[in-house]
Amino acid sequence: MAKSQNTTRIQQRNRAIILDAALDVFSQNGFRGSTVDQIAKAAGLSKPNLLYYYPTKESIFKAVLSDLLDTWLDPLRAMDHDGEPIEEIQAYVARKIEMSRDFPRESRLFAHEIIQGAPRMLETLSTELKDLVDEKTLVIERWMNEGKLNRIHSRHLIFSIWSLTQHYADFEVQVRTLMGDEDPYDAAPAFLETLYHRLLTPTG
Amino acid sequence: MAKSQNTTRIQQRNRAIILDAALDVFSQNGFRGSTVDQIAKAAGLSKPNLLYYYPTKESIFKAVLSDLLDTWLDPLRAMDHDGEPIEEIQAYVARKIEMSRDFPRESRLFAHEIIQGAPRMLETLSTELKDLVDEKTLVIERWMNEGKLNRIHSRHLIFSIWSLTQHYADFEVQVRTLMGDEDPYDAAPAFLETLYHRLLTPTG
DNA sequence: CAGTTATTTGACCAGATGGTCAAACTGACG
DNA sequence: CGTCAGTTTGACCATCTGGTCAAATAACTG
Repeated sequence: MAKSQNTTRIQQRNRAIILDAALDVFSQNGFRGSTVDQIAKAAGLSKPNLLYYYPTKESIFKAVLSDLLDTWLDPLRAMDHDGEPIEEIQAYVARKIEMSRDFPRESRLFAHEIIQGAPRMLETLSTELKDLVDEKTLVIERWMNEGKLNRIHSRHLIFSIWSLTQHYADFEVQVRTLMGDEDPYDAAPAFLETLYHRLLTPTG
Repeated sequence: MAKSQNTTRIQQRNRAIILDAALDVFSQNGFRGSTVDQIAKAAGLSKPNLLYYYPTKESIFKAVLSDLLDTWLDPLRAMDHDGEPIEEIQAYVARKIEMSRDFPRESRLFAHEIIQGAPRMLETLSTELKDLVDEKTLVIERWMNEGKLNRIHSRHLIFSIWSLTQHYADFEVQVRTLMGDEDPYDAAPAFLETLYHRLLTPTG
């Protein structure tokens, strides 16, 4: 009996299709700029059918967002407090630039949301993200105290990593327009490596 | 006779009020997320009155955009090819972070537009902005050839300045949430100065 | 196959939104 | 004060949009 399982096979398939279509649409147009019809069309479903799976536009958006958040924060979580400081940070930067290249939609969705004041994410920012950043900030500061890293403002360091990497996804049109044929992702990793090498290496 | 001047006093006043109100609204909600009513209310005018000055929502948006562009590009234009390279770039960075602090609405408006693929700005990006960036790129590369700057990818350098500075305006909510009481703009200028000092100083 | 549950859809609705228009009002100028 | 260009507005319209609903269809179970 289908009743016993709370999600059926069809449900699972369609929810996945919907979330992917919604990510497409929302990341391009933002929440208000997107319509339920657009998402339905992108998912290959009728509007009422879409609303059968997610009762409101808002609920689709929230589902996409919470679906993404873990993936998005994974690179920072993976920064190992037992590792070699500069290597750990460089690895984090490298993972972040890969994510911008491979998941630009995700990056843009967050960008949209935060630019507008994060009306649907403030809660998450001030709890989950803040806790994570606080934790990693302490790690970085310990590394600095141990003389393994040049002493700089740890939070601004984290912001710098976010901004430098996500810029390539969020402002992709601009970057590509100004770089012509050259693929931004060809040189970006090396550029960032140089930058953080010079910024983080302790002065002898 | 009023007819001889193509813009009257009232027109000048109201157009200015409208553009400011529109900047407020558009920078918060993006183009599609903003309504003509919102702008009219913010400007203290009735909707038909607003549309008397700018016949469509699109025309208001374009007016705001072109009004802003020059101001926005001024700091880069001011980079003097005859100056001391590191000083010139540091001065550019300093001006940019000041602009993020003092004109966050402008920064967010551009961010909105570009994230969405710059549908109303591509033309400008690929002409006016590209020309300016091409020109300044050449200057930077000359400086590198002269040994005055560490050799790095000049376009990525420019992108880094944009992303690092505009991040504080565009993602202000996030930055403030994660920094608590501390004002981001207290430490940001020094952080950026350190970063670019280390990045740009030629290796002895 | 029959019954039951899950899925899908066309038709529809109420409110929001961009934009129009004729009429009313204002202010500068002779 | 009268005139007339310039300004303002209430009422209105067509379209878009989020969401509903009853009815039809498909899928699964026994």
